[in-house]
Amino acid sequence: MVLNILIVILFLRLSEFSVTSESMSNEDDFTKAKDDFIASWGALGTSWGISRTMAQIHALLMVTPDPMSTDEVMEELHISRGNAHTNLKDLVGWGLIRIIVKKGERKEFFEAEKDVWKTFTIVLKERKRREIEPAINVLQDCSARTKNCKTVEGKAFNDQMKDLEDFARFASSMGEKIALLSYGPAMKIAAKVFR
Amino acid sequence: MVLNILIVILFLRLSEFSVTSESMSNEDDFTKAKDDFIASWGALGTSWGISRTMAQIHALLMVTPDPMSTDEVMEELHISRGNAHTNLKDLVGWGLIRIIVKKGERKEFFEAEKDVWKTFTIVLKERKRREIEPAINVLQDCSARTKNCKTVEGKAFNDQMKDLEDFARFASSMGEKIALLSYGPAMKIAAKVFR
DNA sequence: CCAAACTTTCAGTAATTACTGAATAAACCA
DNA sequence: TGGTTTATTCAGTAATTACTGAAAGTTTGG
Repeated sequence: MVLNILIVILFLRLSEFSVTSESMSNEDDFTKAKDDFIASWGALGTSWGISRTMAQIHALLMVTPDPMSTDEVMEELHISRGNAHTNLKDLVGWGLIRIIVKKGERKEFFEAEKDVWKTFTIVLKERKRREIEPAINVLQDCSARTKNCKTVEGKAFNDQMKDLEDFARFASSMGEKIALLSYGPAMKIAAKVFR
Repeated sequence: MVLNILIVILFLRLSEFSVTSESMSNEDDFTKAKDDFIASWGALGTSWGISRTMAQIHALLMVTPDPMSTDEVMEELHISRGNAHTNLKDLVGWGLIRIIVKKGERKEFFEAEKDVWKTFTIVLKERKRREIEPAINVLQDCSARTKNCKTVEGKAFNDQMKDLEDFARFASSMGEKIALLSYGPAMKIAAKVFR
């Protein structure tokens, strides 16, 4: 009995150092890497202006092959039902995850878009809608209201508004065009232009 | 006397409706538009993940031809010295504004980069450095640590990490290349590609 | 129509982030 | 050097944002 325990302890110690020799270690690498990815993605999220939890849920779903229920997300990330619910629905609103209904199951499941290019184009479109378009409205308004200004200051302001508006419109249209491309063509263009 | 007052009142009323007839109205349009721009830019800023005050200061300096001192910024935006100081220095750190020293004056003045394309390339470079590069590090690490995983889940995770890393590197290098262009060439490329 | 399963909302609270104002430090000048 | 101007820091506080947990709402199957 004591010998068995010793063997188990030895086995556990060894497994900390062996990377390729047996299955438990691989499993463990995966689980740890997954948890690290979720944690790091959450931290990064805050620097992109999205909440930690939302980024974590997105990360979790991106690396989970099967759709997950709200309860599974809650359990995995140790968050409340309300929090999980709100953020899942926000992610659906962004189009980054979708609702899956399984037959025979009453609850909703969620799965992330896993294709990286598709995810990118979704973010592009949403940011255009949420960030660039409101800016264009502001700039257009400020430009229009100072069109007839005669003072040097007024003219300079009007010019600056017009420059900003032009650029915002350009960025908006570029975003739109890029989002229409699929991965292959996009790479071709990039390769051609920046060869 | 009463007649004078009546005339003044009439004049003031009229001036609310006349847009091009006299100088005070233009001046006023400009001041109001400027204040609206600063307020709106501040509000937009929060949706881009930067603080309201920082966006407001940037907006103010973008539309002010002459360099401003900390005190002028404080007064214009009704903010404290500490707040103004910290945000001005952060903007300098981003490279979006620069410090100007006037001869004979001991205090520092600040002026914004007003060229829209230059501002854009600065933001591109900084976001690459602050947002994409840390992400690449995380992805690279997670990918390396699961290289030898044998399970289906582990392999799927590893693939996803690699895809994300590849894309992040691609985005990083595109950002770099775009930031190297100046406005003219950038427009030419855009026109050629998306004609 | 009821009860169970599940979803949504939201008031209260926690955590985070931003700001103030005053003290301290640094730079400069006579 | 001491006095003056300007810059910086930071403890305390305010404002904002995120989260919880429970109650209310909805849908579905019997």
